[in-house]
Amino acid sequence: MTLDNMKLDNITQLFKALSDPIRLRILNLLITKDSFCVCEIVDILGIGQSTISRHLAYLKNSGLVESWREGVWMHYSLIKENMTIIEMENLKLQLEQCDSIIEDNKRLKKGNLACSNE
Amino acid sequence: MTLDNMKLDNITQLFKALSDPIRLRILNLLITKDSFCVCEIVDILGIGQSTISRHLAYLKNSGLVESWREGVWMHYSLIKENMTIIEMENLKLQLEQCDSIIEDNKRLKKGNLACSNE
DNA sequence: TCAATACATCCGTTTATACGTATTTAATAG
DNA sequence: CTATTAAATACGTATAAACGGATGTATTGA
Repeated sequence: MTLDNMKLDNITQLFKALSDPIRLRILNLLITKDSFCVCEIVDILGIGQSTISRHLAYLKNSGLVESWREGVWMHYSLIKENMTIIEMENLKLQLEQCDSIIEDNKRLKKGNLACSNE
Repeated sequence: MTLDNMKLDNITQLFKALSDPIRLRILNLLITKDSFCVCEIVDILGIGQSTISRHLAYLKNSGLVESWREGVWMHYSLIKENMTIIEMENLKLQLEQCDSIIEDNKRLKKGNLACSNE
């Protein structure tokens, strides 16, 4: 990565961050509600904790989300200012048509999560 | 890739297609002018023909561009309807600030290409 | 101080993408 | 038909990302 292309590499990185189905499912959650802790995302997506944690780290390194600690829980939320390249409303609509995301949204509404932070 | 997630995989694939600096430079050209043939892109970007050809095939498989033959030349152009998730105007603005893309646009304006189709 | 919960990270492995060089295929001009 | 130019693809290789399971670190509450 040459210094000249810092900027181009940043844009590239934004798209890389969005080019994974699990990260898109996480994004869908963060579009719907202001913030989530890791264990909530683990429960809703039904995917292993280390996997979710790694994807969240990836999103954070790419500048798409920020996080803060609240007791034992790490909360994650979107940084919308860094996503001006994306038509969020259209993305949301497209995501909502995907089977796995429909399921996620159902589990989100029900809210009977196994983790203590709900 | 399960059938259920066809749609999510398509969205993922769109972003994958955008997550490479060379493909973004190609995209920048196709935003600026209606269509390009392969040899023009090769000349403007100064990158090997096989590399460009492979990236164009990738963009095509991802549904971002279409192509047609005109004599010896293959022309490529954007399929804008498939990019409604992207804020094209903002993407354009961001791309135009990148050093390598500034250079591309200079060579595009000059227009003194080596290939016979200019 | 010790146990429990939440989260991050390491390890080994697998898969996807990238590249350059060389070759193959397609169309045209002579 | 043959040579030439344009473009696609095959091959070998290098790097980046993905995963699950195990381990390490932080915070809280008993």
